[in-house]
Amino acid sequence: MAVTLADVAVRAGVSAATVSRVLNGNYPVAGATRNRVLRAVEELEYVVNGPASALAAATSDLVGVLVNDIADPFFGIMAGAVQSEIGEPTADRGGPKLAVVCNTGGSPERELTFLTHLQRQRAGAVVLTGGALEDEAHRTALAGRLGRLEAAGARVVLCGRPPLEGSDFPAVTFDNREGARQLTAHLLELGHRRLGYLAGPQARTTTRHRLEGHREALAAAGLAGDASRLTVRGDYGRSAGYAGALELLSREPGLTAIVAANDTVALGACAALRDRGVRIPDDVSVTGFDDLPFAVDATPALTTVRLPLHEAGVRAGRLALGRETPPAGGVVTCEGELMVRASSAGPRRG
Amino acid sequence: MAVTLADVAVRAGVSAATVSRVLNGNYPVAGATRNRVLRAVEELEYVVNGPASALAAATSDLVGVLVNDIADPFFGIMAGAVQSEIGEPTADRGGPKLAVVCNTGGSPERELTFLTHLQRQRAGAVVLTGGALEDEAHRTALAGRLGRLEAAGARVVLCGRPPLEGSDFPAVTFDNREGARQLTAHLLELGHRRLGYLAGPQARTTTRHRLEGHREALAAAGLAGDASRLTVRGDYGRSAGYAGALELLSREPGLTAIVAANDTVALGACAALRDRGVRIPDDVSVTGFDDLPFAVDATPALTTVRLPLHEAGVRAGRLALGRETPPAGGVVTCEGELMVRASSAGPRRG
DNA sequence: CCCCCAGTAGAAAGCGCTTACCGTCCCGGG
DNA sequence: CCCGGGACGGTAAGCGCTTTCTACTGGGGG
Repeated sequence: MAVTLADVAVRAGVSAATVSRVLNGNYPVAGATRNRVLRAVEELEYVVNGPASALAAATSDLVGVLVNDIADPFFGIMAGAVQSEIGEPTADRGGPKLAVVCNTGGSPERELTFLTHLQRQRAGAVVLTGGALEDEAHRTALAGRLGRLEAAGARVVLCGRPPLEGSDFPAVTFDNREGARQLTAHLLELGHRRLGYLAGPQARTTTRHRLEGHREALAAAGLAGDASRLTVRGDYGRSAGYAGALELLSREPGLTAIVAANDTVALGACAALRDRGVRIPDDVSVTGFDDLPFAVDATPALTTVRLPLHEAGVRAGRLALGRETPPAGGVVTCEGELMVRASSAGPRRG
Repeated sequence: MAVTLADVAVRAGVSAATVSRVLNGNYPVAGATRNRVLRAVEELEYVVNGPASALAAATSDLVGVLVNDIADPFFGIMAGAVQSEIGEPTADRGGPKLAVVCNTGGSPERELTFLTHLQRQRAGAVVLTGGALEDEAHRTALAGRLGRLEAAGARVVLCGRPPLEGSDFPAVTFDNREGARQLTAHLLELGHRRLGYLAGPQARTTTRHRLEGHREALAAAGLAGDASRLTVRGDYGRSAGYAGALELLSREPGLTAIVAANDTVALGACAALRDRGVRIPDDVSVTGFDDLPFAVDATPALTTVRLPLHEAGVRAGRLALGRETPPAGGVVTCEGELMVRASSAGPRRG
């Protein structure tokens, strides 16, 4: 049925071993022989059987990328960056890799399930993106799975999440805490004193770090008292921002600024404010986080913290392929950059 | 090193064949035996070797999904939908499948290369998303590759693109032409007579169909004459929209509406107009296409055509797995829905 | 002039799994 | 009481490739 190595070998008048060697190029083959083989490959339109080589060589050229939500550009950008990096053939070791993008939907069970699938496929590496769940049971289960993956020869890299306690997988992390601190500090400098916070989902590192940064800035300004009353929790979606903004407004009508967990939430908050006839930033300033492409196109353009998502994805990809060795400690930290735009301004006088 | 089927067999005191049968569940195994095997699997933390089964069974549970740009929610949503659909175990045939998302970046060569990789992995199905390139040479090459894939046992499904001439792969397509026609008709009804069009990249079916729909509406209103003068080409990115809007404005200062190839382009156009001090929709109306999540959050909210991206992805996934048989003709057409929002209004009087 | 080695190519043993093909056992009907 | 057959389980032959080990060749040094 399908063309096999053996067919090519016959056609080229050599042994299967030689064909394999030509194709993998890690053994000397005389020029003339090589050409004959390559011609035969062309003529027969031979395509290597991946599973067979994976079986024989005990490695595959698949790299798993776990994301919470591939429809969200936050993850899409990182996933795309990882893929573009690993898609390039490496000089030393192996050709281009294929990215297997797995959408966990934020579910811990699916995260684990996907890791099993990836181990089953003998993925050469696995990149986990986005914030991690802060749940002891899940952390343990995850560490176990990842440990087994590593034992099976896969590289494990974290991207956009902090290192996993107790393990030492290389990680490319964002300094969410410091970014959030700067953002809130910026608002405080503008003169805001009553700031609401729209937090992300519970028990996520990203949520916690951003919230901590926010409160750190608040505390530095002596405003820690109101913090928890003015914090509303939701998920990272637009409607959470919409509902959360309304809730904040009802808790504290005198609010002059809303700090959202991310850009999407901020957009939802903006929509709620508009619907209430509240002007941005004249009446209330709003800030986001991530600086996704659409943040600059919101009206007013969103003040936010830019995260180097693409760069992080590329580095994670390089680490996953061993093209780059992690620094001592294994953690690459990416700083966010405060982007001050039109959605933040000084509070209304009076 | 790694735990194999044989290890499990020994532990359970049965033969490897029995273990395989328990795991694949397509052969009667007595309850007691089955339990013993399952326990052994648990205890040894056995994980099937995917390549080995793929080799032996001549199929893998990988499904390829080709996208132009995974960072673009247009593709992210479809890819996510495909994955969520194929991730569910099927009753009749096989467990959950893994999606291999391949980012072509719009490059025809990479499209072909990825297809080869997928064939090498013996992917069980391949879903091609997004508009197709209208280039004879590429069409032929693509048809060839896909034909070989199909011959190798893979299902091929097109999602968001028209059927491939000369082949009869099932396709889930969007009625871009009709959507565009309705959109422009809407503007014409509002009284616009000088409409600019920001077209997508050359030689893409999506670009052409949307443009044709636009012109069809124009022609129906007897406005065909100006059409090509008021059409500017670019890619599907924001900056193309920005530059294109400025270009249109200089070509025709009396413009009252700009129809963009998609939402992202529309946002870029809006930004350009704002920077020029042109009010939307008071001075110029702007429309998008796709109704990506951010469209509703633009200010003003974008009038656009909603495409059922998620639904299309799900159906493509079902077709890819053979859970659904394509209708006669093999084409499922999804209609867009005109979403009239704040960015379109009647032209300024005078 | 012979031997040895660098340079190449082939033979063959798996890699871990699936599955066709056979035994074996036990039940019920003749 | 014997035999046929259904229900299970085992045996073994690959699936297509990689890779070790072996074999052969020719040329240069002893």
